[in-house]
Amino acid sequence: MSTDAGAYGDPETRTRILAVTWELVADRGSSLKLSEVAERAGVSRQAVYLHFGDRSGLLLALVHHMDESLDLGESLAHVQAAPNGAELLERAMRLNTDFWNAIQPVAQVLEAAQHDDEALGAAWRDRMELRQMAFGMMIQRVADLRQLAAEWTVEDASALLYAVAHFDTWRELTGQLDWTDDHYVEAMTRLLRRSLLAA
Amino acid sequence: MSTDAGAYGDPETRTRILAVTWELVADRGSSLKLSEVAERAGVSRQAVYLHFGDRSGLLLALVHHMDESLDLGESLAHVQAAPNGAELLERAMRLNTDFWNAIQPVAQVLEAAQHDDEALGAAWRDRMELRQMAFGMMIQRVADLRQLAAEWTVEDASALLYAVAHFDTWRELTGQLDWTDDHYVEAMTRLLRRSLLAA
DNA sequence: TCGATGATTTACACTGTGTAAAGCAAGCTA
DNA sequence: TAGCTTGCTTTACACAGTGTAAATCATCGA
Repeated sequence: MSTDAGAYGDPETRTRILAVTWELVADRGSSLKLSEVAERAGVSRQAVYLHFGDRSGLLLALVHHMDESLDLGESLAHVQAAPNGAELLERAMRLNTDFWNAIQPVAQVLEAAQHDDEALGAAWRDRMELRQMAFGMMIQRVADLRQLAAEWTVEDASALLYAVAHFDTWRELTGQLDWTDDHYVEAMTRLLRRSLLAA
Repeated sequence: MSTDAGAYGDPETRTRILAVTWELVADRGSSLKLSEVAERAGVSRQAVYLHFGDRSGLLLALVHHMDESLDLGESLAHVQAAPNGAELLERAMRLNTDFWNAIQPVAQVLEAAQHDDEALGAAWRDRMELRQMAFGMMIQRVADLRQLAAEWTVEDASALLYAVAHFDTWRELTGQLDWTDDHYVEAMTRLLRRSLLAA
């Protein structure tokens, strides 16, 4: 960590640096060099340091930047508005695959840096806790609809849903095994529906 | 990559370096320094380079070293010998949690390095393919027992089982949410049993 | 015209990786 | 016992990438 976000400099320059960083993270991964960022953004390397303090400050700002452009509220509401458990689970998995698709490169870098960089680790865990809460609310909704199978507590079902929808699982299926988004949604929904919902 | 494994030097020294590397990976993660490895092993930094070529050669050797000490054949046979699908899934999840427990620190480092380091990435993917095959054989066994639910193909069920049993999911549940191994085995087994097995 | 701001240029310190070369101790072999 | 090989040490250095510092410059508003 270092300078507080947004404190210094021309907002446009700042945004431009972040945009370039996003691009570079997307294809170079965590091995991006600050000199490269600066070059592609058309500023000096030192400008980057002035804006973001250090490497991890830059990545951190990128995470915040993405948060804003994502705006999950609406999508979550749509999931919660599902008329029944099965539909809710399907919408949840659809949102999940869209989410991971959107942030994939950053997720990769953050998962990797999580244990080496305290600030980045905290930022990542923070967002994951939001995810947990979101999935918790979904399961609560299923329970309210009286469709959660008797075998499950809300806590266990929430945690499991959260964990099973996590990045690795999604990446192995869609990235490594070449499943399409639809295939992912369909299979995951089937898995969860049979398990979590009352017959 | 660099020198071929096992080509150079005193095997005892080699083993000692690997043992120390394992320790360091376990508590420093991927931020281990070769100088630290050398110091703790009681050899010069250059000895490490002579034995393993470079950083990624050392990590690679560590992976091979662990393979030997793990010997999964017997455990896999025990899973396959389960009398029915439910028991098989439980044994699979038990083995899974034991496996991740055993290699957790290395898994962390390799998952992180996977996309930055070609050699390490290949080594990791190689092992993950073995996992895939193992889970594939398990599902095939369930199918042979006529206990795979009609909704599932062997391929889809295998892939999903593999993906759902992956590292992230396990780590989130046991590491972040503080589930015990037993809790993990129980909940995952319940999830999979209800989904994959015929009623 | 003054002064603040945003950024540039240049320079340098530091860390960690990787390479190169000379030397040294022990053991085998002729 | 001389000579060679092997395994390692010591020293030295090149290089990349991060991070810091200071002087300078251009622009813009008061």
